[in-house]
Amino acid sequence: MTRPRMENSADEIAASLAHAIHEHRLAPGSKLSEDEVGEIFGVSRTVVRAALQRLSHSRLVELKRNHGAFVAQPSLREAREVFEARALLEPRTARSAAERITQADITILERHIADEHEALDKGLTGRALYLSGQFHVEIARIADQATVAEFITQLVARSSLVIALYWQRRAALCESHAHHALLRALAARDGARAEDLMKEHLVTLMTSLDLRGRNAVPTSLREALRG
Amino acid sequence: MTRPRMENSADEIAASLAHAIHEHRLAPGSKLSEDEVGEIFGVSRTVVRAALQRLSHSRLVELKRNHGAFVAQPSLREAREVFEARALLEPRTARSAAERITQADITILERHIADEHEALDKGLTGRALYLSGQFHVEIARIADQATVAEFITQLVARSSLVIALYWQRRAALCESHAHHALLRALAARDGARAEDLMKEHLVTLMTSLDLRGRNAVPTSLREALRG
DNA sequence: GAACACATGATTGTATACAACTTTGGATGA
DNA sequence: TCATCCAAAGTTGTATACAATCATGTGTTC
Repeated sequence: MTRPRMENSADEIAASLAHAIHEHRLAPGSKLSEDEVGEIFGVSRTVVRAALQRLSHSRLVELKRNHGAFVAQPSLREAREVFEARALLEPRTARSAAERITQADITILERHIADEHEALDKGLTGRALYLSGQFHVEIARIADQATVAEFITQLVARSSLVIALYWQRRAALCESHAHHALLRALAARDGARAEDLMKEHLVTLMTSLDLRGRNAVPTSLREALRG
Repeated sequence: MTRPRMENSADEIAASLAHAIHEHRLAPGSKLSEDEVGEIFGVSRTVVRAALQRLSHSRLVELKRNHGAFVAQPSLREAREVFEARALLEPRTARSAAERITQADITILERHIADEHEALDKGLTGRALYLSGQFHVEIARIADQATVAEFITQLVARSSLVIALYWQRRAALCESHAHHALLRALAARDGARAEDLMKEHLVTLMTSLDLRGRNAVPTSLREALRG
């Protein structure tokens, strides 16, 4: 590898992997070999391990002792919990965002929605999914609550894994409508409405998943025969 | 070092450090030298680094590049945010806990309160503070929401740092009363009341801090003269 | 005496070497 | 044929060595 001496700290590698997971380029259950990742990024296992540990703490990666790192496969229960946690955090955060939003923020959110549409038109569903998540993160940022924003960032990324495992066809359409409506409420500084819309949006998202029972396709063959 | 071959993985070291921070045996700003920590636990820097990175992700430790790890010193803003995040998560979690609590859980919580009193009587304020935090974590556990419980665990630990920095004398008394009242509501399976009490309790906690302005004592002398 | 430059020491950042563990495949025996 | 055991390969866990970086103190210069 003769990359032009990139600043490849553990953070950047973690971010790169997280992005790939978020965009569904890395499927749940995928093995992340330390050697392999290290070779790709041109660093030693030391740095890769740091990155993987970080991702493990965000629950995007599962570390199995003496077995290595794998892209996480949230259980049904965890899937539900992730959305329940979002339901606790995001509606009130949307309300706060409505009270603080600036014109610049509105422009950014409009841009997000436009990019999302564009990605969908081009068939880049992974990218569209990522942007759709970033819309939520952006709202948390606007609310100016860094601590909560961090939690939401993590939950959104985990939601991407949940979607990869428990997505139930169709939808994806209502998505952008919901985001549009949210943006309108935010732009109008209507906190109460933004809160309600966010609550509703999350419920819609959750019901578009199939979190009832046994029908997720396990990506790891071996794992499949153990459960 | 000739310790009896402890199983000192990074997790245990991280937990040990976190516990010390939580009990105020390690003050905010304390330097955590890799060599020193490694010698204490009888492991190499490799393992210590992993532990410190984990704590850094939980915001209990701040990693300054090329300068090392320090026990975190939450800013005023972060201090407020931590309690605001708790206000979003804990009241509803307490309500859930009330709906699911079992007799065994009640016994555990009673025990917690008793231990807390005992620690206070013995003047072990650090331990009392830790137990007081664990009371909240225990409620999250009872609510059976592992994901939210994790967030609350982290926030409670960070609250301990906030208290170390911004504590405003007195109080500590109302604490246990609030916990008593909460326990009664939980035991009575009165979710609405548990939610209200938790909300009130968090507000009380927050107002017992001084989160208005410049009067926290920086523990690192050098840091003090830089701000 | 003050300011700057540089050498020195200490600490972290990264790579590599080796140890420990798990899996896999084949050889052995019943 | 089947089960068991053992050896080999591959991967992770940990320790150590070396490079890079920053802080400190000294010496030179003005």
